[in-house]
Amino acid sequence: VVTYSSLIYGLCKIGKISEAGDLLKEMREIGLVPDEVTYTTIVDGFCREGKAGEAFKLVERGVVRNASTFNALIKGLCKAGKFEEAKVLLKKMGKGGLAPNDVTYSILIDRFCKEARLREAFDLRDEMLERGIVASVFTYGALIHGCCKVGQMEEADKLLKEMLKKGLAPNCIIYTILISGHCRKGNFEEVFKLRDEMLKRGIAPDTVTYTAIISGLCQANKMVEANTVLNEMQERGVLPN
RNA sequence: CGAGACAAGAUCGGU
Repeated sequence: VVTYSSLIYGLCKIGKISEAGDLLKEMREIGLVPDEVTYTTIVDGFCREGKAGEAFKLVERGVVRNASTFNALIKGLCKAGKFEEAKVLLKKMGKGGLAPNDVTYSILIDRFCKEARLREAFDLRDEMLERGIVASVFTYGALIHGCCKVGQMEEADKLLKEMLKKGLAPNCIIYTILISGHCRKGNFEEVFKLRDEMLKRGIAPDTVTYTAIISGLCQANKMVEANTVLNEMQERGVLPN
């Protein structure tokens, strides 16, 4: 089952869903029983192609499922712009014995943030906490990114402090989001402060982080500084692209 | 007991 699921995953990733479906048939024919992971892979494959309807059909056929299956569906609905339906599905999950988890909320929060519906995103965050679901690095990443996108850097910085206070370790991605946000505001003092802070915590900036800094400096006509950062990046063995 | 699925970042390009 793991072998076939892996193959199905590979096909879905390159958009060959119908061939993935053939493999699903084939595995059944040789007596293998597809499990939750197998079906979630296909559900997500449909959703990636914008075929949330097909994904729903599969799930409604009563195949085995778990929270991840619904998470993939919720993501598919959001991608199709069906945010209200996604919220309805979230409510159904709660009742159907399959509890939403941190991934469920992280997906929704991320999609609402990307729609600039921050209010609803934060409401979802409150809701998840009320239900005793712990916000993960992904949840914070989505929220911080949302704040940065609308230029609310104070709120974004507050979220970083909040995660530190909770003992949740920020990673390279969290810092990159914040750095990119401050770059867009031209606040390079804060940008370098964050870079120092991440180094102090033993988090290595990667190509994406450095590209954010260099791109920001270039847009602000700070070419000398940009060059310095390029050198720093190369000295640290991070490859430019 | 482990192996396969769903969630967050820069730039550029396509529509």
